[in-house]
Amino acid sequence: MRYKAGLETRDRILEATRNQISENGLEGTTIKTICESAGVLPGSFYNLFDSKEQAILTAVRTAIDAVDPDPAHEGKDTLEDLINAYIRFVEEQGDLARVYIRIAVAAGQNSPELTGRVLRHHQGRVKRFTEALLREKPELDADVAEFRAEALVSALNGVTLHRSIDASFEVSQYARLLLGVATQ
Amino acid sequence: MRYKAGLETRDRILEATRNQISENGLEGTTIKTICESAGVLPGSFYNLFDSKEQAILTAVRTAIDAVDPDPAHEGKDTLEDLINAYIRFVEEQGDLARVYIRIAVAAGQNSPELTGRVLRHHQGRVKRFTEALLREKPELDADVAEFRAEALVSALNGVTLHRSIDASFEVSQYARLLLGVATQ
DNA sequence: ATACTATTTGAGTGTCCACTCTAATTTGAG
DNA sequence: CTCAAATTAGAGTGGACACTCAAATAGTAT
Repeated sequence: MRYKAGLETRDRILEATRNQISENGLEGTTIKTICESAGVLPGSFYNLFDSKEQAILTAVRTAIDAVDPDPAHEGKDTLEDLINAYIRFVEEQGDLARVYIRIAVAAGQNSPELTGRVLRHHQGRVKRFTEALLREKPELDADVAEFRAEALVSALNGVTLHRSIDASFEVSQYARLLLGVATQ
Repeated sequence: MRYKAGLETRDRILEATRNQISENGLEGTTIKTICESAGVLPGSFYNLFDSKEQAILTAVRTAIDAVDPDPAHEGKDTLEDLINAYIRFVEEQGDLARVYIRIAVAAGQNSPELTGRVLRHHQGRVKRFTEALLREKPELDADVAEFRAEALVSALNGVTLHRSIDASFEVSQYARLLLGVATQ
């Protein structure tokens, strides 16, 4: 893959893959529908990707990374900033949030590769929440802070999970209430 | 279906279906694997069930109902009772809890029937949590109590979700911390 | 312009899926 | 014991799936 055309096609396929997953779920996403959505034939798909799984893994990396707020602020953001970034992500990119939850659940048993990726990302988020919490409440034990951050991140995932079932669920109010889990 | 043999086969198929879902997920569950696990051939399966979906729906009802504590206590349990019942369920029936989360996520887009069932069950749980909370804190506005109960139930699902990815996750500590969401 | 690759085409392959059908066997009511 | 109905056996069907391949086309360095 060295020509511009190939790179563009690759991007279109990845975008189509993300759309398909968020519209039809992992199991409803087939090479055929991806290719149709990308305006490409299977031969092109397999010229650019080794397998369906590889394409999905690549496409999903975007979704997972998008859960994070701007990494430029790392080390400076408050808990409130992090929560707000999370809310904004879930509300503005509802479909990607759904992909994230779906992948997380499916990963649990299907793919060690995906499980690892999801868990590593989860730990990164917990770390960031922990540090923000410690900045706000320096008197906390590091262990306690991490424990609370972990509870908060998991609880937020629960809210997102519910929103992926019931689109009318108002994430922001619940997320802000959950903030109290960490700050007491 | 009027003979004893048929009823026994039916039970074996439902148990096999539950096992398959919790081991391989919804998408990894096929008629073939269900039948092998139940020691039955496809002909028998389709003599007792109209479709794969019907069998799954029936099998899953058990998983969903098992999330609830003893209905006999309804109207008397405290929030703590409800949380404890939840923890016990997740820890003792980890595979069924996983089925519940998997179904909830998959339901979001695949099956309106399943979505409806999951949401109805969710509302029932929220109601029960709300009433327990109001019994403990009668001064709360009914709306506020329901709001907090909803946040708590969603947060608990998030903890269960995480446990379905990482089996070493200690549900009980986190669940108890989350109790504070409702009681402040 | 040439020549060499990257890319795209699109028909084709084998496999696995949910589900069906007919015939054989088992059950239990009368 | 009889016999109709319930159950089981197990090969079979059509369709959808991920993936392949040889040939045609398009891109670019020289």
